[in-house]
Amino acid sequence: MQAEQGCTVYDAAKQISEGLSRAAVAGAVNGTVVDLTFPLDQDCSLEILTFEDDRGKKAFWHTTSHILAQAVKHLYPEAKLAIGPAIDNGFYYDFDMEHSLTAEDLREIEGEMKKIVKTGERLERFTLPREEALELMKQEPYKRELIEELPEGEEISFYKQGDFTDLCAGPHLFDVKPVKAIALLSATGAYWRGNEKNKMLQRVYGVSFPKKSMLDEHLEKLEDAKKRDHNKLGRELELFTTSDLIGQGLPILLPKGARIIQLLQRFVEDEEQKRGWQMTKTPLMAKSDLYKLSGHWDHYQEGMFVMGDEEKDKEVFALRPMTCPFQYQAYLNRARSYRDLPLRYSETSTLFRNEASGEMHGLIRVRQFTISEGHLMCRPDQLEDEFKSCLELTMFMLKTLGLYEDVSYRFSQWDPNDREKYIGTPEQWDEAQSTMKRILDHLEIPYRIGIGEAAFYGPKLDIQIKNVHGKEDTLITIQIDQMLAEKFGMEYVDSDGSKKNPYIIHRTSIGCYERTLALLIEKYAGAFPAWLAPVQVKVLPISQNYVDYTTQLVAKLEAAGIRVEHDTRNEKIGYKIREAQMEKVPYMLIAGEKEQEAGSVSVRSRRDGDLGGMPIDDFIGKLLIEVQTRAR
RNA sequence: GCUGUCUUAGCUCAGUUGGUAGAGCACUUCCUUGGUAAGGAAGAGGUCGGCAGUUCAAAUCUGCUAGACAGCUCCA
Repeated sequence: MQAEQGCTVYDAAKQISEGLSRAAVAGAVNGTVVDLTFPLDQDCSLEILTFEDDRGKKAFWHTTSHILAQAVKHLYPEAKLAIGPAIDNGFYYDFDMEHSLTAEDLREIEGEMKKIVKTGERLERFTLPREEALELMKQEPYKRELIEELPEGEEISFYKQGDFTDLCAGPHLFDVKPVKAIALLSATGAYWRGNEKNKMLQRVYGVSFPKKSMLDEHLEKLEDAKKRDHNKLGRELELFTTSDLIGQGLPILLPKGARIIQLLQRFVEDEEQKRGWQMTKTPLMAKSDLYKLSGHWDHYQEGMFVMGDEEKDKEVFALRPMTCPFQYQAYLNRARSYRDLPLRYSETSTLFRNEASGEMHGLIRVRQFTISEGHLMCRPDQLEDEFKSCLELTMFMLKTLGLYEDVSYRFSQWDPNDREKYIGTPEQWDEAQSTMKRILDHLEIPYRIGIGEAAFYGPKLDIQIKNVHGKEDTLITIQIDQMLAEKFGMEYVDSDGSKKNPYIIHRTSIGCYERTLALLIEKYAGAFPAWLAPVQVKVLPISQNYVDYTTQLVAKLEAAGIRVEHDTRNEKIGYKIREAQMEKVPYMLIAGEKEQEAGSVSVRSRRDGDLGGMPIDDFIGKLLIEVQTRAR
């Protein structure tokens, strides 16, 4: 737009419309988000951001975090300020203070925040030279640390609202008035700068909106999310349970949960075999010697369950945390030719990882889990095609499960500044990562980069998924490894007679069954598609008089391989239907006098409602097609 | 592992300043013999997560311990 003397982003918004200027929370000048007071003194591209825009939301929430800090300072003047950014679904602020905040304290702070909003204070930005900035923040050790680390020549900016001033790069709202609805959600611990060696601060999470109705809607969504939570729903539906005697992170899969995993596993194993994967079955444990060779002993020991003491015992064993070195022994069974490659080994492998006690969560983070694992040994010229085929297999799995739309991609790289964590040389890492980058770019995978997220032996493509609470986890991973083949002496004889190390792709096709089940529970809110449902059909007689007839129906259904439950309880039909609905069964078959006479059943579909009466064979045919096509 | 909250019947939860436990649903039995979200009656079920301590007396107070939840750190 054309610049005018003294014109700000706010003025520009006002020129467009009065309404827009009222809704405006920030601007974006040449793509950089700025305050509404930002002067437009050059020709530039300008966007007016409202709360509807994600960048506008961030400015809105960031300002709310300042209001939070101001309120905390009013109530707890001794609190030291750390940082307070906007996040994807709200904001937080970290404080260092003796008193640990309770739920009642949060309500009190909310009240103070509302008072601050009422003052309608403006946010004023100013900058200071380093020395003066340090002087201004002399009571705030964390802010001083941040200032001291700002590079020479960087502008040190502050935002002031009433009696509160914070070191901050901005941008912010014009004033605090638009923050009409605030909810502080929780107070928890968080390490200063995310480092567990640093002091633990108190983090207050919250969210805010320009309208009360928007906040109510948001809070309702959070409540709904809780209802879908696999950890609650999975227990209610009797898919799994846990036992204090067995221990943390060791879920017990009950018959219905085990059935779903069995169905997934058969599907995966069959599909992998169709695609040229050969199944191995390797031991669940090995001597420490194996892990010393693989590097796990040095780089992953705290994540392993080790049995025995190296000081005292002749042999020390450890439960396997991954299958790689075991399947390598299968490769090493005999000399390999370049003609043997690619060699694709799959395994439904149970793994054991000694997760820290605070990490366990339902079926998502556990200490023992079973993964659809595989290792693929290939020549350099085969690497890209094989990587692609691994990716295609996972895509097929995700699409079949209905999770394809919900994932994002992370290219997990090493951290060159943390050499302790990784094996290999910078040259090897550069080569592995540039190979992977070339493949990902060629396949047009829309990835983001995760520094320091690589495995200790190589880079990964992680397929990430968010659970119902918005927390992200890795569902699937495909990794390129150039290091371990050399360590294990894995070779093939090339066409020219020379010996070479193969590339190894580590991959999973559907992830680990427990975690995948957890995400499916949340995806479908427990109402699984018919092909996965532990109970596909519930047969309900109208009264005891028709139990004989429904028993015949059940026999027919079972003969067709359908998973069926027969409710013969002496209860009202309405009651039985309610039970079946709560169990989220795909089909209910209801039978009484009229059905018995016609040799039919009344079919009620969870998805399509009342389908009326039909002959039992017609229903069986319909359901079998639905199962075969894995319809959702 | 760290910070905080929590643990009472199968489930969801009450239980007032310490005086050895209650509700609803589920469960069992009986009555009701029925058509799309709760028919009626009776009964059974708990060393209040575990172990110590304080006290005449602990579900309640203190310590330790095991789990659960949220977040941090870590990770499939």
